[in-house]
Amino acid sequence: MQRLTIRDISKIANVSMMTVSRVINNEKHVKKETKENVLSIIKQYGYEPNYFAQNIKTRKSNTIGLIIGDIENPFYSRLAKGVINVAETSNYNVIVCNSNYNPKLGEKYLNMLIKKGVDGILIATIDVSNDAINNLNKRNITYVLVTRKSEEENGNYFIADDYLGGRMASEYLIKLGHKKIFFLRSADVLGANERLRAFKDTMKENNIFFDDSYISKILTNAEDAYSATIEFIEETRSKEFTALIGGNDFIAMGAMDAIIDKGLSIPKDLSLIGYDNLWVAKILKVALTTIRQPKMQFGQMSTERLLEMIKNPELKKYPQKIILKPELVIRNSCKKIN
Amino acid sequence: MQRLTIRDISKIANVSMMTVSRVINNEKHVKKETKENVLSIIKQYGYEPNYFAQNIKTRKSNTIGLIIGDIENPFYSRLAKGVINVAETSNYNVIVCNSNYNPKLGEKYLNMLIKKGVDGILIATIDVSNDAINNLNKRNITYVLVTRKSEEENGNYFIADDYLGGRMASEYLIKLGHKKIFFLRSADVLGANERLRAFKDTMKENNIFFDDSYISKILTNAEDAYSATIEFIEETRSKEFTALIGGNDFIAMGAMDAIIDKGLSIPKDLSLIGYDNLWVAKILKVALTTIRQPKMQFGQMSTERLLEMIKNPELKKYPQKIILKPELVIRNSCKKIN
DNA sequence: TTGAAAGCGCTAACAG
DNA sequence: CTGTTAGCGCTTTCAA
Repeated sequence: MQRLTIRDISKIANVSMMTVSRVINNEKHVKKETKENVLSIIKQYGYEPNYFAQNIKTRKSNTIGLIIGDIENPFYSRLAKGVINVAETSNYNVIVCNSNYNPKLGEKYLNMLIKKGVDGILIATIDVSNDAINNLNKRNITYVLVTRKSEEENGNYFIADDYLGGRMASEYLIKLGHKKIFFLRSADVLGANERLRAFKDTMKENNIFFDDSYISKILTNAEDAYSATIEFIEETRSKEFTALIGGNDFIAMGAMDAIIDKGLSIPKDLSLIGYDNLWVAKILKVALTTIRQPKMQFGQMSTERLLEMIKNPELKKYPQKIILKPELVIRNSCKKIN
Repeated sequence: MQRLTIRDISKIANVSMMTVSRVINNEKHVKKETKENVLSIIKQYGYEPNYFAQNIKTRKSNTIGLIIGDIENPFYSRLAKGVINVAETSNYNVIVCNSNYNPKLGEKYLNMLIKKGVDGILIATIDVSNDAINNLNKRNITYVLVTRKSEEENGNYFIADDYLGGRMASEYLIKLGHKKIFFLRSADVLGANERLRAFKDTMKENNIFFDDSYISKILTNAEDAYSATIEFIEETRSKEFTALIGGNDFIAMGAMDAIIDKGLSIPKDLSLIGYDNLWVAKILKVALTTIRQPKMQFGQMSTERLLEMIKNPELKKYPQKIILKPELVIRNSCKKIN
């Protein structure tokens, strides 16, 4: 019960292997009847060309790899959707790798992808070291970074302007009259630090006093943020502060739950702003004002670029370093004071 | 600047190709020093074996395909996470395909996966016809269905008992004293009809009157459900009914927003129950009572089964048809009446 | 422990 | 339009 080969089909059809090959690859220069006959035999016998033998020379897999932190995080799942959809229109498939925020796993996946001979790799997590990325350059492997930068001169990346986003959030609150603003720090991607830096700069520029006590410790997830906010309220600091900035929407979600559970109300007692604009932001207990990140675009643009580079390796000489703009999305979680 | 081949390495190392091959594949019967020498040369020259040439005989890709409806839907992203994680522990990669609820795309993906020679396929959407699945059997392609059934005698599938889940939801409301219950019908997977059937049966068994006017038209998504519920309220039917069943959590989310936007309150004016227990259910404006589906388990168990079948094709003779149990998750969206 | 030879299934290149 | 020949890069087989 051996699998059929092109040789078997050629014998059955009484033509050469080449003719069958031409039919398979839909090349011209095959007489119509010959083609039809071969096709019918292929169908009848359920012959399927050996993908590996086909590609032994070209090394083309028509597959790309995507490394993300967690497919269940709406940020990544939206980005992944953009990747998968664009890839599909070019008849590419996507191997999705979940680092689970674990650098060891991130690099294991990177190596798996390289071994599998994918045509290109999209890296959307920091769980792949800069060394590993340098190595990609040395080995001339096509890749694009999304949501993170590289120090490599000739690396391509797509990031958002997190500093600007951080300013937008801070300025918005200040414009609403807030002066005592607490920053719930996220352990996010690189962007996290930029958002914090923007907060500090904006406060300074507006001559509003702040110090380290205005900034939380690093919060990993919504649960973390929940407990931190509970503490914040129990220490009666909520009477002192009028607004909270969440380093990302998950942090803000945790904070929101804590605030409400403690019997306070948003935005009456406390204003709250997030970052990312996950789709859930608008269905929370209080529709969350937040900073939009172009998640779908991240996926689409980086994939388009990757596919271009695969098609034309010359493009590697002209790396694109794209910085997308964030956007303030005003909902109901912040109020004007005084 | 041609890529290095095993032949190049063998020349550099002054050994035969076979020795290099043995080293690559970590076989024994290679002298320690020889092995180390070859390994160092491989590293130095950055040689990577041609994946396609390696597998031309075995046809083993160590890759599986997963076809889902929409990676952005938390139901599927949790399932996908289970798949990806289990696959990883067996050093398998996962090609994730998004049918976007489009049967044409679903079948296109199926064909792409077959062409790529993946070792197995997981189908978690109805956007792949039964014919296409029959064909999989004929061609002896390893696959497992998740979240959907097949008519095939020897097909493997993992589904949940949606009829039971439907009963759980209905009985819970009835136990709380509700008699006028409106069913918001989802256009979901096959399960949708089972949930509705269970609703009808439960009503009948409890001698509670109902007719078709107790059942909405088919609702595709949260927006759909939102408008339907707005209409429902504007027709003042909300005064007549005391509870709503959402065919899934998205439907319930749309309904919840509509109810609140119309100035009514949950569960005071109207009780609401969902289905799926997406992670967002607990952070909605009112924490949603719902029926839990074992999403992660779906992904994990089906992948484990698929990998077993790949390892041991004999198992195809003993198809597993597994039905997982749903679970009632009580939160704050339903109240006792009378 | 190592190597030579003979393919794996397919396609490029060159006839005809 | 069709076929022959000679590999692609690697592994299996057998021999040393």
